[in-house]
Amino acid sequence: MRKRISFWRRQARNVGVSLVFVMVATGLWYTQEQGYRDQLSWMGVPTWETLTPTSVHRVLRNDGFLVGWSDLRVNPLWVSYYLHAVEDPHAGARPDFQRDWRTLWPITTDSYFGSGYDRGHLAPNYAIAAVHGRVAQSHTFRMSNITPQRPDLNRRLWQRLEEVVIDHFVPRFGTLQVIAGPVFPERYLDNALNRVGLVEVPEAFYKIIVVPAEQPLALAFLMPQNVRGNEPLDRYVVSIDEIEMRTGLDFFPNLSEDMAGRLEGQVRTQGWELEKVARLPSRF
DNA sequence: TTTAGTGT
Repeated sequence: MRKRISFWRRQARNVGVSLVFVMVATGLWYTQEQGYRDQLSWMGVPTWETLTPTSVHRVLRNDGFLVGWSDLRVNPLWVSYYLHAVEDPHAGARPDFQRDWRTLWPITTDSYFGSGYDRGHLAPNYAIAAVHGRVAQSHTFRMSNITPQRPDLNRRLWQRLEEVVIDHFVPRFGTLQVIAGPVFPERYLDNALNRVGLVEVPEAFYKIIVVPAEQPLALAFLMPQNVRGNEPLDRYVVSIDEIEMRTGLDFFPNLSEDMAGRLEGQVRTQGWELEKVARLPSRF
């Protein structure tokens, strides 16, 4: 009898030791993961305003950028990255698109074949490559960073915006935080079957650009799928609040109430010299 | 220098 009691005590102690070990390991992992996330986002990673199936997501970490992945939409709901000025910006050759096994869903590199949609980058190839290097560049070609875009948007209007960000805004401000992602129709069921393979087709895309300073500046764009491509960029400027309403996401959650009101509630284009870049011609 | 599909 005595032996049995000591046996169970020993077991209990072993379980206790294991639990402590797991908790410490989890704590260390969590701390490290938070550190990575803080390096790739300003004022906290985007989160959901309310816990709904369409806004819930999990965070995938890449070299140079984070992805908020939705298993319901089978889409990145947001990507977050910093860009800073570099001496001699250049990018290597375009790598091949790659499957990302972390998505679980089988999205292959030819899932978009014959769909009429482009494999549109959210975290852009050129800017990420120029600022964060070759490995980060290859990660932008993971299918978890890709979403269906109409060719005239992807290759023209959206490309012009990406070009203005890296060629004009980054040199002017030094460092930028960028968040970009898709926008879907208000009612999930209206669009649930509108998919390229398994990937739901967005109706529009947003890009939020922040100068992370003591007195931060913010500029946000919302661009629909159906554009010609030569429209002036400033036609699509919106407030961050509007993007939050359309996406159900909460951007910069660590921002003070006061600062959030000023940064997100209104459109302020002063300081960006948009008029100089809004009508630059399309490269493609 | 910056976007891609195509059809294999």
